[in-house]
Amino acid sequence: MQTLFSHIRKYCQLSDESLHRLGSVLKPVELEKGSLLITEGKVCQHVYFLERGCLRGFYNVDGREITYWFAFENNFVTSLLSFVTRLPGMENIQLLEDCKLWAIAYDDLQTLYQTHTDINTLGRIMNERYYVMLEERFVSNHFREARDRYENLLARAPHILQRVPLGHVASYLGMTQETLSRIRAKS
Amino acid sequence: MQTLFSHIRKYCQLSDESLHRLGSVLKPVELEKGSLLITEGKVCQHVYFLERGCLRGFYNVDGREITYWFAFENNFVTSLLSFVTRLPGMENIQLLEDCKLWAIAYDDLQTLYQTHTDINTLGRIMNERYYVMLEERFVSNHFREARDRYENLLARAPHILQRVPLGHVASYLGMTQETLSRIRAKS
DNA sequence: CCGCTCATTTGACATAAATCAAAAAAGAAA
DNA sequence: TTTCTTTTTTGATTTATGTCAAATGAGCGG
Repeated sequence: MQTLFSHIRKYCQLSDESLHRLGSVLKPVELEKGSLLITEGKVCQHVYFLERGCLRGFYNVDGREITYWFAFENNFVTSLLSFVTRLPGMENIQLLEDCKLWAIAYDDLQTLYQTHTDINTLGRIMNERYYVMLEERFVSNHFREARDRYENLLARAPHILQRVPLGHVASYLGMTQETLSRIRAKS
Repeated sequence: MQTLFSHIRKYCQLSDESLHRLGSVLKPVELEKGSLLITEGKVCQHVYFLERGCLRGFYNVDGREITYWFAFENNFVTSLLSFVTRLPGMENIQLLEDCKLWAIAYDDLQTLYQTHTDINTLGRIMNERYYVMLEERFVSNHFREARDRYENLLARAPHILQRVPLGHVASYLGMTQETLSRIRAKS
């Protein structure tokens, strides 16, 4: 839990009281590689903090899995769309390694938002950051050529290539596994 | 300004005091079709509320303009990435029609966030909504075939096709203008 | 070390969509 | 209306990437 607290501290200052309250509603979660943390068709009830491990978010579009997101240590994870709208989501989140997480339930978080201004601010800042990250991804996806998208990834997030099977990376980059393999061969 | 206030009311309840303070820092902006509201390379200093007109956000990627966003009446508009990070952005926002907007400056907004809890909450909720919209766009962009992306747009946001030149729509859908034209011909 | 499974690479071929170029249509201005 | 500009469509051709299929390689348990 200290990992989480020191991660939060990077973005904004919470009072001891707020940290304590936050700590009291967090539940530890340990799951093993391959299991699904969040599945489509359900209303997402938690935000998770990923302390150890990595995972991917994917959609089923057009009959195939589209990986569109990876998370590693020290990231908040949720199906934000479903969590925010309280509607069933289309998103799945799957563990790519054994993971250690902390969970906070929707209702608990809303209560904290109302009772602790600094936690409300934390929520806003985290949302801003997540928007920014998604937008960066969105833009780099518009590189015309597959090779450019790969090289952009290599420059911006090489750690993904070191920890994630290439099939998922290819999907993430919007190309087939074969295309990614050929691009890498010619580098 | 009443248009803005009643838009806000849809998402959360602000106190009269908060609305009044907000009103006192809003500046009216009127610009004509074609002008640039936000240009790349600068730190974005405002969030705008679009009361009348429409506009597009675009990046220069790979030597060409990529339109990745449209806004119409009753939307907040900014280069969120730059606004949030305080770094020069890559984004341009251009008016597609003559527009009437209201502007709020970064410093004013931060002050309001600190002094008025309900405005902080409004900020968080707006961020959540913007994340969700971007994610929906992101996912629909992953439809494999150009025709599927077009039909998804037709189903979800047909008003875009009625107000925006097809060249921009094609870019938005990740295809050339010629391809979009051919798809439409065969519908 | 062997055999199993899963991940990755390689090859041959098909095709959706890009490119280049020009015509047609639609709007705006005179 | 006529002219000028911008937007949209159509045609011919090229190309990057997808598809299908098979081979190779890596990791793991027995």
